[in-house]
Amino acid sequence: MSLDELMRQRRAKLAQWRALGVEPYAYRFEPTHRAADLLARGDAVTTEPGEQVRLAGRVMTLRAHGKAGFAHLLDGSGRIQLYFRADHLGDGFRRYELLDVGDWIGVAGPLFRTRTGEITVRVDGLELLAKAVRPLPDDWHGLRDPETRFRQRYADLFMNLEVRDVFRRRARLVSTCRSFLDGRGYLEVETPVLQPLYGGAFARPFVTRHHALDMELFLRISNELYLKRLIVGGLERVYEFSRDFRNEGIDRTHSPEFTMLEFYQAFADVHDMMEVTESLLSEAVERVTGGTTVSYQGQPLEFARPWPRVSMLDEVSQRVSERVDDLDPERLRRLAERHGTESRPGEGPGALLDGLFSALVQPSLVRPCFVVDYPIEISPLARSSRTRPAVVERFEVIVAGVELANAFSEQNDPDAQRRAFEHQMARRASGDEEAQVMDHDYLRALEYGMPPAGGVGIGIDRLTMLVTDARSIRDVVLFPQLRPEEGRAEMDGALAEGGEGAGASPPGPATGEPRARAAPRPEPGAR
RNA sequence: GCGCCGCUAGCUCAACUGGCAGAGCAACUGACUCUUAAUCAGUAGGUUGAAGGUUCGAUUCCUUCGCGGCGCACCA
Repeated sequence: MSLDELMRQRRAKLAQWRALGVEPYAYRFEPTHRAADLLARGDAVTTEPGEQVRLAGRVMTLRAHGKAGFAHLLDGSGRIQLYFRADHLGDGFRRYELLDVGDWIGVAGPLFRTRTGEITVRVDGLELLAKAVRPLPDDWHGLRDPETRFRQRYADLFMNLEVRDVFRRRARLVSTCRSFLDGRGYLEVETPVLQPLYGGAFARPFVTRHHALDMELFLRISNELYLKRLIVGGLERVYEFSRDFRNEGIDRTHSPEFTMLEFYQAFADVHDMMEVTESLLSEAVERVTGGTTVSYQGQPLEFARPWPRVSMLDEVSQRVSERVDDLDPERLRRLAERHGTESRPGEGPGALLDGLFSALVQPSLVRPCFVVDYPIEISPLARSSRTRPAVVERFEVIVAGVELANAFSEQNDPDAQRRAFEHQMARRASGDEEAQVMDHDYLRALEYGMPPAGGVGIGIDRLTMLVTDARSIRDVVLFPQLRPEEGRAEMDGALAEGGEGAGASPPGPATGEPRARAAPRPEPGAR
C-alpha cells in the first residue's frame, strides 16, 4: 500500500476521532507511573487486578481480538502491555478500534498479570494524546537503514531503544565530568563560539558573517585561548564543554561539529593534569558503565589507574630500530620515506616524527595510555620540556588507537609564545592553511602575566563512543550532518490531505564554504 | 579525492544467465473477550533512487548523476 494511501487512512481515522467529539491532539495528560517501574514489580503483580495506574506513551503494537484487544505502550522508560475489553471500556472500545500503531495515548486502569504471565494494564479509560498520521516501521523488523536512522533520528529513537541508552550514557558522562570538575573547584564558563580570530588548534574554520558589525567571524575550532585568558584574569580553575567546528572531512572518528571538554588549572603542570585526567576518565567510565573495564568492539579496555606512559621518541625509535631523539631532519625524512608516512614536502622534523608515530605506533595502543615527548614544532601552545629540550611538556591519551585527550603545560612566556606564533605565521605564508594565526590580544593577556597552568582537552564524542561501544562518531551524535535529501522525498505523503506548506523547505545552508575537497582535520584532541 | 558495496511496497528483504516485479510484517474488509511475530478468510498496495543508452524485452547490462555505507587517501 502506498504511503499516500496509508496516510489517507490514518487521516480518515483522525476525522473519525473528531466525529466522536475528541480532539486528536490533546493538551495534557498526567501519568502516575512509568512502564519500567510497573514491570519492575515482578511477582508482586498477580492475575487479580490491582492498583490503578495512569500511563502515557506511544502505541507500538496492536492485536485486536473482536471485542477485546492488546497493545504495547512505549513510554520514556520502556514498553508495557495494555489490555482492552469492550465490557470495561464500553463506548470507549470504539476508541480502541480507531487506534493506529504510532498514536500517543494516555490510559488508566488496574495493573494485573495475564494468564500467559505478562504484566499488563487493563485499560478502563483511554485518551488520544496525539494522532500519528504517518505509518511507523514495522515492529518486528524495525528501522535498520542507517541513512534513515540518521536523518530521522526521532524515528530511530522510538524504534531502536538502545539508541536512547547511548544518549542517556552520553548525558551521564557529561554530568559526571561536570560534577567531578565542580568538586575540584573548577568554574564552568562560556566563551565565544563566534570568534574574530580562530585559534587553539590546527584546522580549517567555518566562516560566517555578522551583518550589523559588517565583519567576518569564524566558528570556533577551539576555545583554548579564551580559557587561558580567564586564567590570566585569575579564575584559577575553569572548564567548558565546547562545541567546536572544523571544516574538514568526516569519518569514523571525525565530525564537523563535536564537543570537547577543556579545563585549565593555574599553578599546575602537565604532570598534575595527567593525574586529573586519569582520575576524571576512570571515574567517568566507572560511573557510566559500572566498571573500569570497557568492552569496545570486541576488545577489553582497562581504565583502572595507573595508565602506562609511552614516549613518542622511544616508541618510534624502537619501531624504526634507530634513535630519533635528535629530531634530525635528514634522518626523519629518510625514515618517513622508508615507511611511506611522508605526506607533504614541506614538513618539518616534528611533523615527520608525528607521522611515523601515527602510522607505526598509535594503532597498537589499545588500552588507555599517555603518550609523551611531543616535538615543539607541532605544539606551539605548550612549554618546552625541562629535561628534554627537543620536546614539550605535553601528553595525549590514546585509547583503542584513537586520540581521546590532549594536554600540556601551557606556554605562559609571552615572548616564547610570540615566537611560536611567528613560526606559525611563516608556515601559513608558505601555504599551510591550518597553521595558527597570530593573536595579539592573547599575547597582550600573556604580557600581563599568566600563572603557570596545565590544560586538558577531552573529546566527549569519542569518550561516548568508548562507553557505548559505538563504531562511528555518528552513532553518538543525535543529528549527524548529512547531505540534504531531494526536496521531493521531504514532502512525500505530506500532501495526502491538508499537508500545507510541506514543500516550502528552507533553502540550502547560507554559510559560504563550498563543500570543496574534503579537507582533513587534526584529531579533536589536538586543541 | 579514489575504490568497493547498496538504493525494489510504509518497514525488512527476494527476484537464477536479460524474459509477466514477489514475500513477510504493516494496511484495509470480515470473524474472534487473556493475546503476544495472535489466528483464520479475503482485498489492496510499485515511476525498482534519477536521467540516458544497449536490447524484441532492463530491477538485471552500459554511461552519467544523486544519496548512503565501508575502506583507503588526505590528516600540525
